Amino acid sequence: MPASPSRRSDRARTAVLDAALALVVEVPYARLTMEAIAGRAGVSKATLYRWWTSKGEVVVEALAEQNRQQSAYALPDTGDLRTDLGAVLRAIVDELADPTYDALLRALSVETLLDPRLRDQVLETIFRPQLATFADRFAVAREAGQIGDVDPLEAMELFVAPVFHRWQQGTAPLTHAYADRVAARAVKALDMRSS
Amino acid sequence: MPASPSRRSDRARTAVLDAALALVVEVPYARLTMEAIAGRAGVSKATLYRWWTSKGEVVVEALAEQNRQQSAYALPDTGDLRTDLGAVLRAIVDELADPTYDALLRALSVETLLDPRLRDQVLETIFRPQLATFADRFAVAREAGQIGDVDPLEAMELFVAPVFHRWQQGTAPLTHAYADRVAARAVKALDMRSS
Amino acid sequence: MPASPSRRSDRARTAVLDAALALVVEVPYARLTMEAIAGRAGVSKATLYRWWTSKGEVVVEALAEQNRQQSAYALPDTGDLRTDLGAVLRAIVDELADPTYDALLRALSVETLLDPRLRDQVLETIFRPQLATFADRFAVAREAGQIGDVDPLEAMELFVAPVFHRWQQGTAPLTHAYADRVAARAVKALDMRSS
Amino acid sequence: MPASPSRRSDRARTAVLDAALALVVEVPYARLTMEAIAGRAGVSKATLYRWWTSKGEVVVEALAEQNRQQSAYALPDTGDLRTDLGAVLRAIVDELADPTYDALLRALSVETLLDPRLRDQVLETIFRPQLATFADRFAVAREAGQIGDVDPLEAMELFVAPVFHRWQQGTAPLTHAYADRVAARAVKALDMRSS
DNA sequence: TTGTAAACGAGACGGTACGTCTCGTCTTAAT
DNA sequence: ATTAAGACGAGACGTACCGTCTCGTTTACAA
Repeated sequence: MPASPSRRSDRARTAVLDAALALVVEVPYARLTMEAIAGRAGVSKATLYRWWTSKGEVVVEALAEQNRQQSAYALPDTGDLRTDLGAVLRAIVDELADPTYDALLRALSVETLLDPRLRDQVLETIFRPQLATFADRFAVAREAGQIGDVDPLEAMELFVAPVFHRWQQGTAPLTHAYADRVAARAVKALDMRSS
Repeated sequence: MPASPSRRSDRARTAVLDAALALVVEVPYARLTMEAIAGRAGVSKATLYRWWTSKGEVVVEALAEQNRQQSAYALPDTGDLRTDLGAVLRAIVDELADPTYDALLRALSVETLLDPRLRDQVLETIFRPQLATFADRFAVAREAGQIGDVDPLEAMELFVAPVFHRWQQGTAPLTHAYADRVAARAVKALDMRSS
Repeated sequence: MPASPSRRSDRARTAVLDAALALVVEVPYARLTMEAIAGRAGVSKATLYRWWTSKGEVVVEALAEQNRQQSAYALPDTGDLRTDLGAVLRAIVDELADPTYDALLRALSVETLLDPRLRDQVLETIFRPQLATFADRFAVAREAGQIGDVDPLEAMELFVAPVFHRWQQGTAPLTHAYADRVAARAVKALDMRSS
Repeated sequence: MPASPSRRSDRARTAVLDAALALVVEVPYARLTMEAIAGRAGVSKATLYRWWTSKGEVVVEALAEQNRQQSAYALPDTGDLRTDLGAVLRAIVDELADPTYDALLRALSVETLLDPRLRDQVLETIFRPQLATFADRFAVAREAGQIGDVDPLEAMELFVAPVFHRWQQGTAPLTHAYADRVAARAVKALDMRSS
């Protein structure tokens, strides 16, 4: 028996991730420091650096953890894809309007933009599970003859990209009406009758 | 009218903006510093801070300047919107594959995500001119009966957002074929026959 | 023209040296830190490290500076070498009994023991001036026929070494009587009638 | 009876003392760490701190141990004190020229300067045995009428202090000739004919 | 022979200080 | 009068050790 190889403290891990989530919301992301995370978590810097090499890593892991604890949600299914995805996009719009979620997502996006390693990690731990729920709903719609045969990733992008793009660029207000229009157009784009 | 209200040195300004562009490409953006910009530009830090308060400001102004110097380009017009926008998206895909452009755009996106002031500035100086060229092409397509009556901003987002989203998230390879599929679906979504 | 290559702040230099002297007395030398010196001096660590590379360097410079400001003192000259050097050794014994001087000299000795560079510096700035005053007094005694022809350095060592040795080793109490005995023996050792 | 309160591992003790001696020679004393001693000895830090509270303690004990194993040596006795002590001082000069002994003695001196507890320990375990051998030789010389009645400690200091002082201060080279001159002068200082 | 209790190695932990870096301001010397 | 050069106070960076504290695992005495 190799016996317990690691004595990593769960208390420290949890404290760090909690502190990171709290600080990302409180402090402009550019001013968030490892020092502050360690301080807030009541953890030594050595411990912090032993397990994470940058604030980005901490934040990504914290968000992944948070994501994992929210039980995987299924997309609504009223029978009409356009209605259902309109609802999903409205929910996303609402989330983006929440300053907390806004701050978290901006932090995540910055790290994702600058570090390919974190990009991959976010893909695996956060994006892929969400894609799976979209894929399920698309499969149903496909069998109902509402859409053609389409790559679920591309389909998902068709729906969500415009909303996130507008959020990120701030080109125009993000409203429920906009969410509905995006959903309507995307469904039309995926219609059977087409190339 | 020169109107030059200040005695600001154009030499210094140009040197700073050039240095910033060069460094954004050479150095991981997180490690780009005001110190390095000043050094590379042969400008004192005092001068640098007199006119810009952060590396983000410098970078945004540098990119805006560069953008301004590229004469406003019109979108191609072969008569078929899908073909034309497919070509545009392919061109964007090619640019995104260029490490230089990639680095510049990641830097711009980071600042845009974190600083609303810079977000607005990018909107005015970079985004809006590009939107105008799209709007022109959409107007022609509208008169040709190829698309319905649609907000040009929303239409543009429908085309470009999926491409930029995939670039930013790295969800899957960015190919010409993908650009074509996005263009095809977006055109279909804008088809006359619709809500 | 020296062209003054440095814009070194005298305020910072003085503050650091003062802080160092104060702390050497307050804090056990092993626990004296650059951090504390910087803090006490109201100086940034960067400034501290720009000009000194270790606490030893700071302390040695501080003591050299202090030494320089005390005007070079001449040894007493009553005509009798034994009496005069007895008085000097008594004065040294008194100084060594002063906790402040004791702490300073222990710090100096530690650095001197461990760093040849600092050893040389102490030699030049602190030891050599003191040797000169001894040498002058020895020259007078030589001409008065009280001692033979002797290397002033060796003569000085003969007087002071036993006292400092006993101070450092703590072998027995340091008293005025002991100082007198050492002076008496040393004078006898230097007597004319000799090898 | 609880009796045997400790099952202290002799292997660990020996390994630590050996490691300490090795490291004192290899590493500048200021950079010698408990961590390194534990590592070199193949001993856990807990074990190290269980039995010693500082590197100084380890080093002093290691040197005391080493000293104990060298059988107590008597001073030479040719009948002439000056010759004999000249030989002893020459031997000391030779030892001080040995980098290993130099490093060990500097370490010892530093601890002795800074920690009164260790100072006393060194006095008991290292200094006092050496003093005893000097005292024996002085007693013989006293009976032979070569010197007067003198405190052996003061006599010993008279001989060795100048040599150690010169070693510590680096004021001038330590040579056999210097050793002889010191011995000659000290013997003269202890001569019967005097106060 | 088997408990059992202390010592052991390994190494994570909360800390302190290290020595370096960047920031944004301020001073200086030389135009 | 403006500028480069760069020193400055502030404080975060990531590392090294500190001394303490679990952890299992020997080890050796006592039952």
